Amino acid sequence: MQRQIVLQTVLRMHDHPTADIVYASVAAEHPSISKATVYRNLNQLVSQGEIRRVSVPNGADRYDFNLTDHYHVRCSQCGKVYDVYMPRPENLIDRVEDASGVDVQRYDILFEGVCPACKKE
Amino acid sequence: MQRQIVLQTVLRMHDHPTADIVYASVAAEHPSISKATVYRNLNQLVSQGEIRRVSVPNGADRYDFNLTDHYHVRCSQCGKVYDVYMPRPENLIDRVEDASGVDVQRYDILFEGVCPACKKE
DNA sequence: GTGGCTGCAAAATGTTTGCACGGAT
DNA sequence: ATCCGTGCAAACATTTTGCAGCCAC
Repeated sequence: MQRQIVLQTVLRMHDHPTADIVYASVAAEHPSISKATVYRNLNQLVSQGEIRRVSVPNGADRYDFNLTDHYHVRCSQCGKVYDVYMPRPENLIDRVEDASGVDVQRYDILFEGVCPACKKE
Repeated sequence: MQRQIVLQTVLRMHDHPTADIVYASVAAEHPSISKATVYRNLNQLVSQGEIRRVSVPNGADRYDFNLTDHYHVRCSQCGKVYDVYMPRPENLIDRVEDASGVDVQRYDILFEGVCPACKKE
């Protein structure tokens, strides 16, 4: 089953790869796999909660093996996505529910800035 | 200049329209305008800070006439995007900078849940 | 005539889908 | 025989781009 191959590949890649990058990595060892299969399996793995999807504006979705509670920052220069480990802002969901009347199920924050590597240049 | 037409249209639409919807509205009065022009002008207006772009996962970008500080919630049932007026979480940027080493320039939060209208059903 | 804005069509990007096949039950 | 997962190519959705024409200076 290709799903396990895709899953193991994502679990090994710790740099928020896009579907395309996952595909390239999978294809390196299993050249006959098709990109559609990678997409289909990534979608399934996300639905089953085995991996996480990270959407970034103006770019392909990224996939994250790391299911623990964390946020993401994208470097506006190099495009890399880094993890941010930080406690959840307090009462955030409650405040949004009070302000909007919406029953909030989830939320995502994407930070954007210049990463240390790019600052040096 | 078509830019003014696009701008005025966005300023009148208070429901976070997509480029396509803006185009439809513009085209209703100016049938000869092309979709590329709408896209080009939306991009320019965003760069100049006259309107705001709201990216949503799995969907076309939306445009917001409202430049004041606020967040967005998308209803997971009907897809509508609502405004959330709420003070910024305190020290959020500082905490992210401390945790990640990235110089944070901006961030966006997209909440997702069930809106009052959809809750009734 | 130079530069900027436009329409149009084509390209580019990222992702999903229809379909036929092939293996396991 | 049936069902599910797959490869392939085509379709799809959104956005950008190349190019020729036009208008204003």
